[in-house]
Amino acid sequence: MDIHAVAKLAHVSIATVSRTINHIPTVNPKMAKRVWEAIRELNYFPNTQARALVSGRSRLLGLIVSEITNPFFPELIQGFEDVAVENGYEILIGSTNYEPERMQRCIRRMVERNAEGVAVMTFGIEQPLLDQLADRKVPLVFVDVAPNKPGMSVLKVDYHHGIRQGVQHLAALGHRSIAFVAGPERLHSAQSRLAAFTKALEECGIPVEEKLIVAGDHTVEGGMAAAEKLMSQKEMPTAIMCSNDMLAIGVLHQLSRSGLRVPDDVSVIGFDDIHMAAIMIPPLTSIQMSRADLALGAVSALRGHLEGLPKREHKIDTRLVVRESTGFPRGTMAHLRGRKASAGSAE
Amino acid sequence: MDIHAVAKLAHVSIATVSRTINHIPTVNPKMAKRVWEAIRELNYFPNTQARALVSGRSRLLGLIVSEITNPFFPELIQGFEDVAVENGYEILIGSTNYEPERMQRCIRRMVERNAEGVAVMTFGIEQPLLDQLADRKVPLVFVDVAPNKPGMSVLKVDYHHGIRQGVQHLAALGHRSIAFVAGPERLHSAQSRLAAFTKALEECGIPVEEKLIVAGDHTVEGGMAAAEKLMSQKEMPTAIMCSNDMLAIGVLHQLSRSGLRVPDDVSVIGFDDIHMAAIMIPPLTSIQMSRADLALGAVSALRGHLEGLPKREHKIDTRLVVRESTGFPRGTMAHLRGRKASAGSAE
DNA sequence: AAAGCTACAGTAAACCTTTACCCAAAATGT
DNA sequence: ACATTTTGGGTAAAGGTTTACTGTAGCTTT
Repeated sequence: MDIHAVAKLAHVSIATVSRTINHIPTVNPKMAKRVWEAIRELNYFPNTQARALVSGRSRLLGLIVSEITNPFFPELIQGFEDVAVENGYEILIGSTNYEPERMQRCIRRMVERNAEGVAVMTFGIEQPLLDQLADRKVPLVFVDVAPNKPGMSVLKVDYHHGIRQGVQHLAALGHRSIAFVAGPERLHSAQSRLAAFTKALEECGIPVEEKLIVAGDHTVEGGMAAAEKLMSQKEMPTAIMCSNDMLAIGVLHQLSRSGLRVPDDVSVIGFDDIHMAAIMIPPLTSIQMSRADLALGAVSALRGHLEGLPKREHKIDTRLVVRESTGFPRGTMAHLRGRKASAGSAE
Repeated sequence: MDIHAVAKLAHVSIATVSRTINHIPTVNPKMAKRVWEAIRELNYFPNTQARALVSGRSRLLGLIVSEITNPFFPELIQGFEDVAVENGYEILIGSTNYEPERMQRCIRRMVERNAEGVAVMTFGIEQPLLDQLADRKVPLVFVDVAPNKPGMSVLKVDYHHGIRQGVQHLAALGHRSIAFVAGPERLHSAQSRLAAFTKALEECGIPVEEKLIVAGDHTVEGGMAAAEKLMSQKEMPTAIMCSNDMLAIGVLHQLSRSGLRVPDDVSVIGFDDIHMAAIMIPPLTSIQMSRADLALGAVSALRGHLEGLPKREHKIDTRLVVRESTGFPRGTMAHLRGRKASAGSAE
């Protein structure tokens, strides 16, 4: 069943049916009504491929993420799906698993399907691969950093604000020895988080100690290894901030295994505030980066390009969410123990 | 740039180019080589919508899940994506959030995009909505239960095997008082899990006690509430099995809050074996249902339909994965205590 | 009342590919 | 050497929609 069937039933031409469907205002309301009735009666759906073919608009948006099993991303996908569907778009999802070769294939898939825009939310991009997308004039949106070319936007995450809140929170509680479990070096976002951390330390007048900055890889296992490393040092820090929540969960895990209590012995802060953070034991204090904002920003940036708007920078905020994994440093203020949830606010 | 450009450069007709791309064996290898070179030189990609339009095959597969933020689903999506892409398909994802109205829209989206098949992995379906898909003759695959119509397959999960292993595991440790936190009544899969549990109890000669079966809703919060309820009963069970891992995590959480240790005071078993299960404190013993199997089964069932094979039932296995949340019942074998690190115990 | 608009429906071309059909040349058979 | 089959490339139609262009009422203007 096609547009001709509808036209026949409504006693109009196919052009009128098409115009009605596309809400073109020059259609006489009477005819439009007839057309809609026919559509409804026949249970007609326009053929998307034909529409896309002739109009050149696929109404498809690509979304490339690092790994779908890191809970940060599904929450992002959810937001992206909602926003995209609301705007009449469908989304194509690709996950790279940090493999350049997979990234390559993802890009190819997006191009083949004629995605009208692609959001690359992998927090780290391989330059050469992008050229393929750029060549095709597909609007792109990145996180943190993007090539300065036309058609490319960037979602600038304000890591510093949230991280400073975290450091201030710890400093207010009395911590002076704060470790940082960093993310992979190749990830731009991880570098930014680390930089924001050292800057925040300085702002709070806490000296940066090299030994308290350990490498991680944004996985639970990495967090466990990092915690192990920190514990083996002469002077164990009283608080640990992590480059993402997965690391923080690993840290929590390893501390618990070693018989250390959180937050009584060590305070822990994560980053991202994934849903899982709230359901850890103890619930994890974390720095929130809104997936909804990210999704909204990405879609609107892409749509902006499609409508010919110039490249835009979208700002994404971060903020501290205090839960139960942070408290006073060990050996101090013991009489206040147990009240830590209400002690020390972000500001 | 289109197929004509390639044809021109390779000095052949567009038909030859098309045949080459589609690997039709009747094209002369010499010409094929010329064509491939031209394709490569021009960096040509076939237009998917045009192909889909004329061939009637969109090479799109739909995947409808309940909620993308429940970690079970992303793992499923990952598997689905891998298998689909491997077979030259792209996937369209829709999440229903358990809202019939969203389900409706998902179905519509799939139909509009001409999905060649749809996997409905929501573990509970609304009959009337399906008719839309059935009417369109779109092959469908479901989990657990499906209407007995042509073009519909079902992935039968063998809940009983894994759950029996779980019950046997607990029984072998000496548990006789085993509670079950069930899932939502409307979910067929939840009902099957409960039924498998009571059957397994009987097989182990343990009487089924009504009071030890409490309702949950497959969320962490539901698990917390259920644990609360169980703890308030006169006789607290020594082990708790849960209809899914989210519930189990909630139970773990609530037990910990109440100062009960797992597994020293209570043993806990989850279901699904999501990735998060292994990183809980303590690591959660769970019953695994392979997402990879599910994904593979779904895609192959769908492909089967497309190739005209009759409706098929695909069996999905479940099996127990023992971690550290299960141990001897409290008050027994005390001499063996201490073999497991008890998380967060502050004597 | 004639001329010129306006408003809006219809016709047909275009989008890019696949594929049925045709046809030429090469290969085979006699 | 001629007839017949095989091989494989070319031509053109088809697929369902959008949209530029055409055409025709019914108005407005003078």
